Amino acid sequence: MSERELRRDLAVLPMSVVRELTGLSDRQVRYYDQQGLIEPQRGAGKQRRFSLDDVDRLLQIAEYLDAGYTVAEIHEVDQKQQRKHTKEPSEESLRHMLADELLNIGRLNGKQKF
DNA sequence: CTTCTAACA
DNA sequence: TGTTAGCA
Repeated sequence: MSERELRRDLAVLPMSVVRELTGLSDRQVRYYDQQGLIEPQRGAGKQRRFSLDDVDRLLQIAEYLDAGYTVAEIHEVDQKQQRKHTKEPSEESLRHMLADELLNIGRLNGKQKF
């Protein structure tokens, strides 16, 4: 009885599932991939294989986008996060904490887009 | 039939 | 972004 943990990092989801899970069009998902916001795994025939983490990430991206952020700005907050994230193993809730934290960064950065 | 890339009425 | 064309 081992490994009953859900591997959120395993990329096994096809575009069709991600499309329904995120509500995004495959066009958008591919575009975000092209912009380097996500790095899905590739399967036979170059077909993208997403993990649950990728889905979370996509939801995250969509949230920032309709909050008014540009792709470039999302990349910026990613970098600012990397530096704080360099240590400390991440927990489950850490992911959600990051969301609020990043939103605050944008607010303190003079972006009253909310 | 599903996904992929590239291109544009 | 949608959508369509032409391949895997």
